[in-house]
Amino acid sequence: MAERLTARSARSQEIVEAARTLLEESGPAALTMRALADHLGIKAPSLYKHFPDKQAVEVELIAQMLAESAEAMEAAEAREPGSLPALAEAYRAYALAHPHLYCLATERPLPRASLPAGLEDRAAAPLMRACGGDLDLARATWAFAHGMVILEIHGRFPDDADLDAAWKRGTRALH
Amino acid sequence: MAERLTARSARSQEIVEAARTLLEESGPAALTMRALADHLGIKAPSLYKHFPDKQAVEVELIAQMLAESAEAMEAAEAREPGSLPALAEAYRAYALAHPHLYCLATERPLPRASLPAGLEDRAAAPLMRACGGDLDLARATWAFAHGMVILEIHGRFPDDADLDAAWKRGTRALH
DNA sequence: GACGTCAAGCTAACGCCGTTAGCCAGACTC
DNA sequence: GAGTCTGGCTAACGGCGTTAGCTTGACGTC
Repeated sequence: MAERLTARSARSQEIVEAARTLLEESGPAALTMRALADHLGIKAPSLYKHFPDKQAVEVELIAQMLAESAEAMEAAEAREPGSLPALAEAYRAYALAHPHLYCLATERPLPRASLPAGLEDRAAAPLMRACGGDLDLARATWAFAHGMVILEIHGRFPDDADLDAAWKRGTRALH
Repeated sequence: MAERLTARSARSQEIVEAARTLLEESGPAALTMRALADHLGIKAPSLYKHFPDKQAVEVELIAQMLAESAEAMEAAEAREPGSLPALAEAYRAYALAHPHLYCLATERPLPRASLPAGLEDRAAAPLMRACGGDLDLARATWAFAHGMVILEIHGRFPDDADLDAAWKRGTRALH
């Protein structure tokens, strides 16, 4: 409904790039409007010439994460069509490579209205296909994968837990 | 290591109670030291006579959540020994009844050093038993359950998704 | 070439936030 | 009674997101 139809300006893209660096390298607490402006050599209020608020910058990051993880899943699908373990491995690898971004995009309601149309569906499609269109299985599998990733990112498993084995056990059960 | 060995004072317990009300009724953004103090008829700095910082209050809430969900799981186990679906239902019901508390306790690293000894293990034990001691299966199942709950809390599933069916499908697969 | 417009920077400030320093009143102890 | 401890208080600091309002320079048009 409210999603942008035009690309952002070059400056806006620079801002999003800087925001991403800040987030990925230093975590969510470091992503402040002042730090972001600093990184760009401007003052915080100037950011509001490009984005209405901080959330709008975050939405861009969320969209990036969704698009990139969709790409990762599509690549895995192309490599091993129909393989759930391949998808699971791709999902896990992408999330663990970008933990702060993954959390940002995942630990709050999706700002669906501000996202490019079809992006959410695209991200979900490969898993959907691997589950042969079984919606319930696809959702259960997504929940498993998300749970594994997010619990690992937050260090909730015991230090000595064999997470490879847990992933295998889960994907095998959900084949 | 650093966990408390003595019970908190009566006043401290009142503070934690108020914090819980604030969190559960109004969400994490509403849980500020000033609002908490207001609720108790005192000023924010006075809270620091009872807790070293905000995190210490939150740790108490996390401990409550862990203890209560452990109780819920133990009750489910007593009702239907060895039943994974019964445990899953209890887990889901508790989490959805206290979504803000569940997120607070779950979406960050566990402050293990500040938690009562054995609490984490106690919360995990019923699932462990239902999985017949298969650690990998227990972890995969926990990830599935956590993923389902947290995705539901954050409204990540489509509005028309049949989550009961997805839970059934998942618990069946992971029996 | 002067003029108006507009994009994109700036400073100052507001009202939040967690937190600290330092003061004070009352209760409890010897 | 004197001293200590408990649990309040006010004032303040630095950081946050954000707003208002000013300025400067580039561009397009007469």
